[in-house]
Amino acid sequence: MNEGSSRDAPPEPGVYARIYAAVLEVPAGRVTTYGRVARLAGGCTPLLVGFAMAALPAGSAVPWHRVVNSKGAISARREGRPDPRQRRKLQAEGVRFDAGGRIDLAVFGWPD
DNA sequence: AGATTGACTGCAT
DNA sequence: CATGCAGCCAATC
Repeated sequence: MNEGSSRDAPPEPGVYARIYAAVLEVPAGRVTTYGRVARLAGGCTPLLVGFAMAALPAGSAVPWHRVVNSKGAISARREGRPDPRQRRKLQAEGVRFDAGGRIDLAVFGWPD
């Protein structure tokens, strides 16, 4: 179970762990923004939050789908196209989208 | 070690 | 309200 000969990951909670912890604090049926997570994580930028989400492995316990941009919309991935699974999971949790595909942060935004 | 990119944000135009 | 630019931290080349 060695991680490999490469540099092992930090044994103690780092920026990534804080970001994941902040996202885990988001209750179902609510959404938060990258900037908010970055602020809760402390000392990191929204861009880094997105970077951390991209590094999430499949099956992770982190509700990455509850993280949207400040516009309340789902951000596009490297592919240049948002992941349809994200919107699908949010709708399954009761989050509603408007005609523009945006979420009302005043209602579903967290913290309230 | 420097340059570039990235699931972003806020302000100015 | 749409577009452009700069700031930001970390990872990758």
